Amino acid sequence: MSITASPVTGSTTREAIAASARAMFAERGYTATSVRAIAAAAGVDPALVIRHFVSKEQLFVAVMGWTENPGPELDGPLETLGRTLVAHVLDPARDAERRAYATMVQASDNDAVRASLRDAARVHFIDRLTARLPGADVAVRAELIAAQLGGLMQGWPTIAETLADDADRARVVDLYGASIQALVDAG
Amino acid sequence: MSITASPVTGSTTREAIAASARAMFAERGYTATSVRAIAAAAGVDPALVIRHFVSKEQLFVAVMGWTENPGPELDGPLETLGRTLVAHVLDPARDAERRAYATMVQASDNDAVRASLRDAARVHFIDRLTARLPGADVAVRAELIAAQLGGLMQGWPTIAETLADDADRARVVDLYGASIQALVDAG
DNA sequence: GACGCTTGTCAACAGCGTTGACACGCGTGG
DNA sequence: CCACGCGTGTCAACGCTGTTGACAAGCGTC
Repeated sequence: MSITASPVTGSTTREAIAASARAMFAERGYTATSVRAIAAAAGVDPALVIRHFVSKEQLFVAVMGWTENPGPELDGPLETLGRTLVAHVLDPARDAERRAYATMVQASDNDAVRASLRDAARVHFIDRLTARLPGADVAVRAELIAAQLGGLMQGWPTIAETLADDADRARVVDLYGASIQALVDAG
Repeated sequence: MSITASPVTGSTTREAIAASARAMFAERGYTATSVRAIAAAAGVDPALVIRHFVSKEQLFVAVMGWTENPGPELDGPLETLGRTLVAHVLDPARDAERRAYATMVQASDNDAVRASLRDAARVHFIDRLTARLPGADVAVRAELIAAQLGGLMQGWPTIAETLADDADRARVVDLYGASIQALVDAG
């Protein structure tokens, strides 16, 4: 009997490397995480990391890239879409995803990372939202909504500092949600 | 006779270093710009760069940090503030500043850079906007508006790609301006 | 004239991402 | 059965990075 039914492709060590990489990138960011540190955490030679994934940057996009499930929040009723999206993004359970996004934006210093980030945003969010929006200029409006949500994810740690309690968080959902809703309804 | 009447503090070489650094950081980003390259462009020893500014990261914040003038756009009439802010941010003449902001956000991988960015945003924008907003929750609303503008600056290069002409750009100013205006009026 | 301070030079450090040459184990074709 | 090739892993080294310490030169001050 085989201990691990290996997935489509992938040795155990490859997954070990991916796991340490994911953890360290998320915690310390791209530049502060060294290939050697990832290798050490996975109990592996640094060269092996490069052999499996081709470069540090490709390892990063492979490991941080948009794992997200279909994202049902895009399918809610149009009249409350703004609010729904903001609530989704600020959901405390989604802390890790927000941090991953911020990490990717920061690493978008790097061309390959930036391209991957943009593609993922398009495929998983902007294109689908474009299809749902009513009225005119749907592509532009979808892009603008994405920019607003990006700004919120990026700025959230700072914003959260100025909030006193959960009521304030709810207030943010109302305010920002209404603002985005203006773009949903603008067609 | 002295060729250069030196400002408050600063040798000529220090300014030469700052100038090359500013240019190279703006063009290639933080990580892709090496201290040695800055030194070479300024015709100077790499060690001298570190001697003048204490580290690469301090050189970066010294040189990229918010040079902006008072910013009269914050003093316009409240009823059209959203539109004014967006038009200001998207002004083609402000291309360099937008890129500088994006570069700083990307470099905010680095703790010192992130702190400097946040402080600058507070002092130059958020605090002043807070003072101008009417109604309730002014601090939070100012922070949210800052997040929206940040998202716009960050996403603009991508958004611009999907625009056909200047009329589309004007449409963006209308749409995004109205969305921000919703936050201005939400008090 | 000796002191100290700034300004600049040079070689070296440890760490980085990445590469090339080499060793092992294992399934397959001659 | 054995040789081959291939995936996996190891090791030392490359050129680059930011930063440091020891040292020299110029210059105003006591």
